[in-house]
Amino acid sequence: MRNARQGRQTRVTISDVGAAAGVSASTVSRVLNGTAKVDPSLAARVHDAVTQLGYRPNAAAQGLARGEWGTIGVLVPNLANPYFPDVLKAVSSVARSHGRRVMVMETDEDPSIEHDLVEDLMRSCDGVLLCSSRMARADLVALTAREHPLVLLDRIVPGLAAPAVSADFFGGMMLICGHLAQLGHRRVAYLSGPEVSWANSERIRALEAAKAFGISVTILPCGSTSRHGYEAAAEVAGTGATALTTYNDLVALGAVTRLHELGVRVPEELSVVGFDDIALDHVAHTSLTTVSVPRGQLGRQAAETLESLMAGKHDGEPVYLSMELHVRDSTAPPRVTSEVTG
Amino acid sequence: MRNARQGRQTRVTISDVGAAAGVSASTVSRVLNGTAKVDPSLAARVHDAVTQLGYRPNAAAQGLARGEWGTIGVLVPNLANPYFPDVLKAVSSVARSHGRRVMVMETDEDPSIEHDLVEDLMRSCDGVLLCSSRMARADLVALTAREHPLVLLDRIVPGLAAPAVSADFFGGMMLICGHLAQLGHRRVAYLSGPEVSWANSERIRALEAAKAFGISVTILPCGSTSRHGYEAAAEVAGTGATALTTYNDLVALGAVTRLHELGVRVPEELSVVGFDDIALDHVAHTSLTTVSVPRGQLGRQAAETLESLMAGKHDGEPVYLSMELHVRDSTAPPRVTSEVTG
DNA sequence: GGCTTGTGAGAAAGCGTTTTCAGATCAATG
DNA sequence: CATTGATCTGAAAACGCTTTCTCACAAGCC
Repeated sequence: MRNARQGRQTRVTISDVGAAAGVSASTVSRVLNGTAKVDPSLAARVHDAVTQLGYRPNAAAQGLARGEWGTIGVLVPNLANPYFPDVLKAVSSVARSHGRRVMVMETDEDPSIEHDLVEDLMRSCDGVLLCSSRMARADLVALTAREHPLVLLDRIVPGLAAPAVSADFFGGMMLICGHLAQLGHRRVAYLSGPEVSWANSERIRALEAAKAFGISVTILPCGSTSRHGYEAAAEVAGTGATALTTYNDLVALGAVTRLHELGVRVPEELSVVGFDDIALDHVAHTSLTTVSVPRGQLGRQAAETLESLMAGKHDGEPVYLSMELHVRDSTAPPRVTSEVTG
Repeated sequence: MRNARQGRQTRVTISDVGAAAGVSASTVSRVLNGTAKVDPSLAARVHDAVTQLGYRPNAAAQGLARGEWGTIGVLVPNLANPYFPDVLKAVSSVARSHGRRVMVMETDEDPSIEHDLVEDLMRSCDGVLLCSSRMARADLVALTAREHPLVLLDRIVPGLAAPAVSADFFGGMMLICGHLAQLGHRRVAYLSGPEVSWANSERIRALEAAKAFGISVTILPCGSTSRHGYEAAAEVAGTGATALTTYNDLVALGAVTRLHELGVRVPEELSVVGFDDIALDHVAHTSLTTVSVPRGQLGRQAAETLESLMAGKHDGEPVYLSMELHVRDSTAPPRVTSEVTG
């Protein structure tokens, strides 16, 4: 068994094209890649032969000969989160403009397979973009030691060789806390995201820094989906909080739905704040107060960084994209118990 | 410029490993692939050398030598639609169990680039899974003529060489119509999906067949996102319809939101039906009456079909997976004008 | 008109694997 | 003890392309 092609008619190769056009394989290659000047009449014959035979260059052979794959790999934790499609679209567009394809893989929020997937990606891509990695720092260090172009998105690890582009989650949560403090909230609950998430720890760091605003925080374990939010929302009542902050919009919306069912009015009795400003336009009735980062720009910048890294330039410092606060209908001043409201 | 690796230290190859272990490259290959028996002590030396040098086989070289890539490609119209992640997870899992990676690309609902992307995928994958293709029939025929393993998901084209697995959209819409007819609805509006979508035309075909139930239909152009639904919902009033059917749940939810804003009560004044049963659990307050297909099974079956196709077996007939009706809170009997309701 | 340049095309050498093929070692058998 | 056979290992060919190298030919210069 020569190879896996089970007896079908044999594939058409570049020499077949050459033979059909009466030229050498080298010439065909030159015509197809425009890499050197060839006689126009020969070129025409080559093109004819190509269309006639339906020739398509073998990607593996090209990759091997050229030493590059023409592909970048992107690893995301969860495709079901609307956050990533926006980033991916931007990444794709940058990659395409550089003549590269994009290969997407997801870890399904399972950090244990993340390392393997990155290695897989490295073996078959010119560069990889690692989004919201949940990997342990040590693994990440080992990976970056491989000298393979790698850019982190939404995860900053100090002292790492790889460049990183991230939303400024800390700043984003600070904006939220400032907003809540201004409204008069003092006790705040937080529905926490995945434990291993750096983005989550940044949010928590900001919540703790918000003590400076006179805010005290209760952290409730939760997760990253609307289901998690729905399930955890009942716990909030026991904390005495007048405002609820969340890991992301999905969680917030899930919580709002549950609160609605429990008869807790938002924002009159409890303010709820999201995170990310995910485009669930017109799906949820409640328009969430939240913070956003331009996801397109995030993806674009990460992709550009990766491209320049592959081109040999190593830009150093991590880039933080600042977030923006959107005050909408889910936040209001707390109801003061000793006073009649509304 | 030998290749694109710009002067970094040269990559470690299988011969390097062989040299370090004091064996030939062939032996290293045999050890790593378990393709033949080798002396245990040699094998141990090889493994040591591999870990020491951090050797990772070059995917392109393997692909070339083996004649296969160990990869399947999946093309979807839009990653932002929650329908696909579910399918993708199932596909990934099947692929992984066959030792293959999954490469995902999206067309962004742009049929004009779909053909190119499929060709790209064919050049670097052992097989491709084409989801909800918007391609013209002729292009599809040309593509399947390439003798490259290809499976269609959610698109059936009679007389095509490629196997297909699809949800039974016709049957799904028939279920919806039956439900509405039973409730007493006679005039129904439909917010139509993308024009080029086969899935959409199947729904319309069913709506027309539903005349047998005494139902008359007004078709309104719309689209596939919640934004589209939101924008088109205002048109429904003019049609005199007592029930609204939609291309998918996203559209339905967008419409519900708009109707809510317009003061139209759902389902009292207008019944609304979704399609797909997308897991926006706990995000939307309205729980939609809708139809569903087991998306995991859909993805799994398509992936299995693709695998067996790659293994040389060609199973013929298109497979339809039947849909299931979920009656929830967004449908009710029509309000009879000549009668006091509630 | 002989010589140097310049130009375009074919031959051939890789790229890093896998796999066939052939050779070497060793055990078993007559 | 020599021969066969079975194992294991290394050498080398092949995978399909790109890119150097080399050469033939034409044009330009004194």
